[in-house]
Amino acid sequence: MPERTNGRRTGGAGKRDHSRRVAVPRQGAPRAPRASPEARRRAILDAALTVFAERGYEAARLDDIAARAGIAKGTLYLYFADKQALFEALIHSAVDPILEQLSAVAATPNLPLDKVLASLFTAFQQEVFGTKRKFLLRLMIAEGPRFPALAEFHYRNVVSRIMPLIAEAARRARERGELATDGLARFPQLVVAPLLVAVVWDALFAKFAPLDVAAMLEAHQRLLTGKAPRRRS
Amino acid sequence: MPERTNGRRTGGAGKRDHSRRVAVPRQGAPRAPRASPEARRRAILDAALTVFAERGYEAARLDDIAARAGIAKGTLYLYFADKQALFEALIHSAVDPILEQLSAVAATPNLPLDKVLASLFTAFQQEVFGTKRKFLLRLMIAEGPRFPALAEFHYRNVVSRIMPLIAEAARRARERGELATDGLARFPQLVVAPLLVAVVWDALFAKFAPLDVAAMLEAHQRLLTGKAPRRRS
DNA sequence: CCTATATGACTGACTGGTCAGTCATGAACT
DNA sequence: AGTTCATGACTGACCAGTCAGTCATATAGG
Repeated sequence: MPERTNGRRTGGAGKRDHSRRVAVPRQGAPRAPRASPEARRRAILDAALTVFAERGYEAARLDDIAARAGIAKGTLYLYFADKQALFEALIHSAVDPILEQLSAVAATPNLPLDKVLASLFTAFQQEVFGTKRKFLLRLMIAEGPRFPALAEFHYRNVVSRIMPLIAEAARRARERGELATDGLARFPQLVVAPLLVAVVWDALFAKFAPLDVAAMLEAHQRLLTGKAPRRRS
Repeated sequence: MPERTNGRRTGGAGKRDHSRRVAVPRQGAPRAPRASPEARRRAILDAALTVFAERGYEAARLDDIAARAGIAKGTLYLYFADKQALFEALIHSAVDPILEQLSAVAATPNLPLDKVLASLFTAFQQEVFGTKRKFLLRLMIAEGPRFPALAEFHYRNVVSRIMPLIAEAARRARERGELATDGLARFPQLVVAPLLVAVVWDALFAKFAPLDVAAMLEAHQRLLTGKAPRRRS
């Protein structure tokens, strides 16, 4: 599924002649303390998240990621085939854990619209906006077009599951007369739009005008359903 | 008629180059036809838009931009100081023409909310989504955090002008009892959110599920105001 | 009118630096 | 001892930015 779409940087090209390399005696290399492969993998992904988030894909330096993870650059390649594989693994590591919950929600039939919205917005705040996943969402927006495989993954696993859920709840709400129009049923994008705005605003304009995301989503829900959302505790 | 400079080719007879910088004889360089500086500048910005849009800032190659503009790389530097200056000029070239219109609208007081929304959405479709500016908006989202100067420019000149306009119209509409909540007055971001979604969706998911932006914005307006927007012709 | 000289816009080979990816070597385990 | 893991110096490709050289055009001189 990786489907190297970015390409262009063929990497260090073909074979090199390392036989003539001068054998420089190393000094006692300070070794990283043993860590389980799992832990080390997580450490790498963690470092990668930070670096990719603040530099973007192209400008991110594998040297920085390695340094941040407390390992040598070569070690990266024991865990990930190349930069793109690392990037894709990073996205997956953030999205995969959510997919189960998503399936669970999707399997629950006939949820009323306000319940769907409430859980969607709450989950967004707790699982995305309140975490470093927020940066990954922006990375996805920024780099998605150049990683069609990731865009497709995102569409198939996240978007194409959430949208029908919202649309269906909206359709039933409309049938019960709770909604004045079929706009939400036809364009569930209108429901999630403020989530995008939250992430983008936070990244670009927060320092000029901070945005109270919780309050905005509350107002959004009230606008959509006409009802006051259940306030949290 | 090339008018050859006489066979002093590098590969020719005896190549004796004493100077460090070898004076390589050029073959009849196909010059770009003279063009007005204005026109050439536009050609460069045009090429830059294409390349930046499809590669992102870091991955964009000035060689590509030059080739696309039909000029040599060196010529780029006669018009722009460096890559970043070119990028910033590109953003400005797209935003500046709109600022006047924006001022004009902002100067018109007491516009009713539905008028504001209608002109906002129409302008967006005609001036942004329907043009190459759409790519620049996404570029701004993608690269903004790494170009604080651009983010600030965008905030001061675009965002901080549009938002109060919407908020004010929403406030008055609420006073007239046309709105059930003060959500829009407090969070004008909710009004523009679908615009962002349109751009992002189009860039990432259009090939999986095309989005009818005009219809979505119409539905959005109806949701916000409760009234059917005036349909175009 | 025509030719000579001057101008500077334009060119593209080149440089210096950067960075993804490699692998000989060493350290730590079994 | 052998095996596995980790290292970081190294390599080659790549690219932003430079600048010596070129030539179309403009102007001066004959």
